[in-house]
Amino acid sequence: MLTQTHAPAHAATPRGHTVLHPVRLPLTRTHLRAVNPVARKDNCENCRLHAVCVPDGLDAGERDEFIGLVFQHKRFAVGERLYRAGEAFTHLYFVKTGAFKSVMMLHDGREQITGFHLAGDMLGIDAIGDSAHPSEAVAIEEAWVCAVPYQSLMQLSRRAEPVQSYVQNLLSRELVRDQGVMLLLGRMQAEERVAVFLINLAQRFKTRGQSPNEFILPMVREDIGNYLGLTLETVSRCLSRLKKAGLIEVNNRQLRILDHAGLEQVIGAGQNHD
Amino acid sequence: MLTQTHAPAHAATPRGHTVLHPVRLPLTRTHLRAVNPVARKDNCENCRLHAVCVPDGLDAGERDEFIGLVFQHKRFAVGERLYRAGEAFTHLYFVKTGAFKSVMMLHDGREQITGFHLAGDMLGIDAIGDSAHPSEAVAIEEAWVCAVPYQSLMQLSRRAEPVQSYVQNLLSRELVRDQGVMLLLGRMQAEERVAVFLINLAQRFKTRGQSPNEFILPMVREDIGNYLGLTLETVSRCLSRLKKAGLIEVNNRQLRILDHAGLEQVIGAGQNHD
DNA sequence: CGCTATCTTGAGTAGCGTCAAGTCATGTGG
DNA sequence: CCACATGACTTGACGCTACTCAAGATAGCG
Repeated sequence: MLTQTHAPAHAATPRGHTVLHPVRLPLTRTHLRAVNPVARKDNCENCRLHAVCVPDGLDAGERDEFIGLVFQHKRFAVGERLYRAGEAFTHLYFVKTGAFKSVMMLHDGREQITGFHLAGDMLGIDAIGDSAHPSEAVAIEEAWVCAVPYQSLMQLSRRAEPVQSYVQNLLSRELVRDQGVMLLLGRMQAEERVAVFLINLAQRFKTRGQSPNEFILPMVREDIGNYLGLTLETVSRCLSRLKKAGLIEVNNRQLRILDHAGLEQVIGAGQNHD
Repeated sequence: MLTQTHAPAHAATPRGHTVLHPVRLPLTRTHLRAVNPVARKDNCENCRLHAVCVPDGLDAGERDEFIGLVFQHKRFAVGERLYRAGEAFTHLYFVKTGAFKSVMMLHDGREQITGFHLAGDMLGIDAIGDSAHPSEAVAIEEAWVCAVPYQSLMQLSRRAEPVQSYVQNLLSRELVRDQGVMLLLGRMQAEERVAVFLINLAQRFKTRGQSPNEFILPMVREDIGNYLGLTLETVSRCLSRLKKAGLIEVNNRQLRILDHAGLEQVIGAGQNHD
């Protein structure tokens, strides 16, 4: 299982990003700090993600109310946890920068990564039903998050219909996503799974305004394998095969998609078509 | 506002591939029929599932309002579909008797069963996010369902907090369940998957007031296999092995759990404990 | 009573996991 | 600045689990 202790604090941003605070840890978790309302509002309005995080269709007052709920942000080093399994549920979280993985754990130590969360994604919604987090969220890149107190959000959603459907839709879409993963895990072969993974990742980068055809994989091979129900070796072999087939270029974390259509044709090539 | 649930009325083979299920058709779909309010109320109050379907914590008026939303019920024969993938989303459904499976389909014909729905379970929540059903729901036993118009439910949930958290919790718990299946599909071996499946099924029968240790499997081996990411042969072999080990008795659909603790120990026996 | 769907069991095989060795990139300490 | 340590990745050899194909048993239903 993953050692929970210090991620090597040198902020392992694989890309050449300048690391702002190469803080050496003991990683004490400070609490999320509220900032004053004006600063809050500024932070959301100026945040390039506000179109993603803030619900559409609110009038000015409601919008301010929503933004007023958002607690400003906290930094997480690679390997740090936003919450742990079993922890009480109080807030929903937005990833502002960086990336997390959600991990579900079995008592015998086995772990399954159930999702990766990039900038703009929400975290913690699976905890609503039992008021406790069933999984844990681990930063896989240096990350900053914002937090929204769930109870307040629910109160607001009773007054503002857009907030209500916003939350419902988030939950429901996550359901559909998970069902897609079930399809992948249950019915697809290794190479297909990797292809689907790359295509999805590309799509997500695209909606974030980044290049869909050239990006840095935010996670290590082992995490990809875990997510896809494979070993890291199999992931590596599949990537090599896709490379040899001329569909992608890959060098460690650096990935380029050369033939998007070809990648999509990998899905369903030579399968047990029920 | 009710009778507009038009289903594409014939059970055509979606994209040309053969129908696997023993459907003796023609399965004409009649529409959901409303009954008068009094009858509606009677139907929920007298329904032995009302503790399951009707949210707790409502005052008398709200409770009547909720029940007033419930459209009375429609019968489905084995193989009939409650909704199809792509169909517009208008209602949530409760299984009153019988059972359904949710099936996610891939363009190439592969299918993944993402869940089984027994009496008291809700169906259709994965359609909220996109106002269309991403999966289809097929009756695996003769079944009766009730329907709740989603928009009306949302309106009510803005006035009645218990309804709001009721829906949120349903969605969130379903997320957790799906993540558990991802864990199963990604990290467990065949025999473990079958054991988990039986234990879960037993638990669900128990909460329904039925015997957890002796029941009839509502689905065929192929469906179990599909759900668990296995072939029907592998499911059969696993059941035989569990039988030989003295943990269960099994005769076709008839199943008896002889050693519940032993079944639980199958999970995690000799695994790649990361 | 016979048809068909369902289930069981066996034999052979393939895909992926396991184990192992080796390369490469990055960071560290001398 | 260099030697070294470490983590990430790749590639190969081998083995096992679960899939495929096949045959036969059983049960349900008209």
